[in-house]
Amino acid sequence: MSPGFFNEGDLIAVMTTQPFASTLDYRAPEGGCLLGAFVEVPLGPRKVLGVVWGVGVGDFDISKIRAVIRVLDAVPMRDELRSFLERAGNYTLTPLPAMLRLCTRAPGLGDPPSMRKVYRSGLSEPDRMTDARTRVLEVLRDMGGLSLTLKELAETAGVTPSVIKGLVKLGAVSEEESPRDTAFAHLDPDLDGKALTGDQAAGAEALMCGVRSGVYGTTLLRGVTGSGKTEVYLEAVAECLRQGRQALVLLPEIALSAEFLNRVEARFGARPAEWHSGVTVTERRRVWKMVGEGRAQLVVGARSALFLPFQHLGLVVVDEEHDTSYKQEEGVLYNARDMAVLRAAICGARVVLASATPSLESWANAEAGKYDRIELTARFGAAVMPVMRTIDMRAEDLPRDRWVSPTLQRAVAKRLEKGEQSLLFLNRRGYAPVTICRACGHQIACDHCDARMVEHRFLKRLVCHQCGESKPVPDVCPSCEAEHKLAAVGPGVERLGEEVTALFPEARVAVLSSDMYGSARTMKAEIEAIAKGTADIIIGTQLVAKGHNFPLLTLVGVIDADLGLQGSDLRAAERTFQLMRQVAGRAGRAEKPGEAVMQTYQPEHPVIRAILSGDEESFWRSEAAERRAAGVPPYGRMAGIILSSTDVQEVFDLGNAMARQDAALRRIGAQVFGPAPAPVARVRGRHRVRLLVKAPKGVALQAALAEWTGQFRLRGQLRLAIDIDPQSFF
DNA sequence: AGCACGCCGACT
DNA sequence: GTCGGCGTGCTC
Repeated sequence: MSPGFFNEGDLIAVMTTQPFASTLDYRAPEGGCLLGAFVEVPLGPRKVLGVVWGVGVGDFDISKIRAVIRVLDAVPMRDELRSFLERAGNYTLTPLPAMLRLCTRAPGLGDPPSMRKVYRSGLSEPDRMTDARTRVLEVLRDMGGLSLTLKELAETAGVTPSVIKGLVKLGAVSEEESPRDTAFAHLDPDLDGKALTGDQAAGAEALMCGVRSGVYGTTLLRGVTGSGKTEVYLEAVAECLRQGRQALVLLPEIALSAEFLNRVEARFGARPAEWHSGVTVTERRRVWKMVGEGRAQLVVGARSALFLPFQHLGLVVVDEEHDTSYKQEEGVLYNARDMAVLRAAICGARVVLASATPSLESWANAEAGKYDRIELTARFGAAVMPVMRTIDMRAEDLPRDRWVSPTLQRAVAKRLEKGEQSLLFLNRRGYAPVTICRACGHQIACDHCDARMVEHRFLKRLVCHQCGESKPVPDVCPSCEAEHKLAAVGPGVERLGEEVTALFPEARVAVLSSDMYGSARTMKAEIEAIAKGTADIIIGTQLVAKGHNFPLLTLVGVIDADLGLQGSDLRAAERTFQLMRQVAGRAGRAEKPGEAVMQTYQPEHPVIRAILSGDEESFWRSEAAERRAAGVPPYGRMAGIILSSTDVQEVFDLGNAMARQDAALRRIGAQVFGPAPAPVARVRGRHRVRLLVKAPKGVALQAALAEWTGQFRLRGQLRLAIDIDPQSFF
């Protein structure tokens, strides 16, 4: 046990945000410091940020140990956050400094509070009154002692700043310095919520009961869109606030909208703290500080909000818990959904995992009794699933390089006659996925990784979807130098757009793909316009599956339902099932039932049949059985490893080295599987290889990896683990 | 992560 | 000669 306080000169261990494997020893500064304190320490010629982690280790030349420069003006990190970082870092094979960096993403966090000038009523009366002066004094009187900034006061009173400055000079208005970072407005849990019906009320009561218990527990809250799951979990948030604890609602970045914040405001009477990539640096610092001081009751944020320094966290809601954007796949790799469970378990908080289509991991944990389960039934007026059917492509008469079958063509024509919208879904960006030389068979691959390059005719370039590299389309084959022999093979949305325009020359065709817009804002505007009816036929990638509603849409045609089922990805079936159900769900509403058709060459495939029937429970059950048999998540531990190295040659040599090392892994009971060394991606100048490593239960994965990596002789570093499921926390 | 140091090839 | 690219080692 570390003492809670260190006296001046004590040897202490400090975790810095610099990439050292462990803590560094320092001397406590003048005036001492608390365990967990944020400090500035000298490191070589620099000053770096750190956290007092415990008693000094004493493994470093004592004469070289320096003293802490200063203790920063921030609430010390609580034990539970430090232990969360340690366990999360352990779990994801992430060095602790990198974990610590996730917690210190607020710039200027140690600065003394930034000040600004505010104005309130002064003591004396002005000698001469004017209309403008009266208005200013009235506004200040109405504020009842609260102060305003110059800009706010001038705007509310309808005067220019000079009027206020004049009043300050006369002493009728006082000017004071006040901290810029202010507490968040009080949220009232007892403001009238929406009336909850039957199973909503029961669900809310169960969640509230859990919050009242004050001990850790996770609940899977399942309810389709329109079943009122937001209202239900907001009641759990209300109960958490009543208990005087803080709550966190995590949302996928895309769902963090003004609309959601308005709903929160309607329920609690004020806006919560917001935390996501779009928040300004000053607001970020305010949120970080206020959360740490317990002066923000509720945070609504993206995955990184999980690393805020909560004082007494009582509830974490992970909305749309199945969403893959909870996976952080750059830098530190983690799944925020799993980390939410871990953090809550450590600090005795509740977790609500909300989704209409839960992930298999969460479903399995609920089945196993590790999570409680609440089901909400659909309310009247909710979107209904359209009529679903398949088109057996083996029976369709389709020329080469055409992808819209006659049957699908007729269905689209019918909508066009009625003036209704159709969506043709193809999850492939660009013009054609493969460019091949008809003379020698060479396929154009990326120079930086060995993925094939995708032609984007819109951009007039070949683009690597693996690493983002692009180059102009060559005139001659790079391999045999034959002219006019390069051919586009296979469909992409751009090419499908050409085909559809030729089939329906009178229709307005819009292609929706993430690479076709300069910014997220122009894309959003375009989607909105299309949803309102500026297109008759929409051709889209998975961009259209999420978020946006298309009320005029009555037909969804899936061009290639088999696309996601190829390959060795263990989540292929799960993802295809969810994607297809989501895409199909875009068609029609209760008052105007829609239709979804899927073109497939394998209508008997179990996943295709499951999508058709929509029987999620039995699909999950069979999927779970298969995963259990294969020993992969959620029933086995698995880690992905990223190896980074400095040049391509080395990466390929490394691939061979891995094959040799496979035997070493097998000896300790683990094995490499999944996509062998390729694909190699180039990330920030370094080349990376990703593979999957599986270790049987009972083998400490980290130890296995350490032994494995210990046998490597390479210059690059080795890191990471992800895709392990949360059941291994307990 | 930064930064210094030192090695090497390429060039005024 | 010397400039600059990069690989390596160091920081409590």
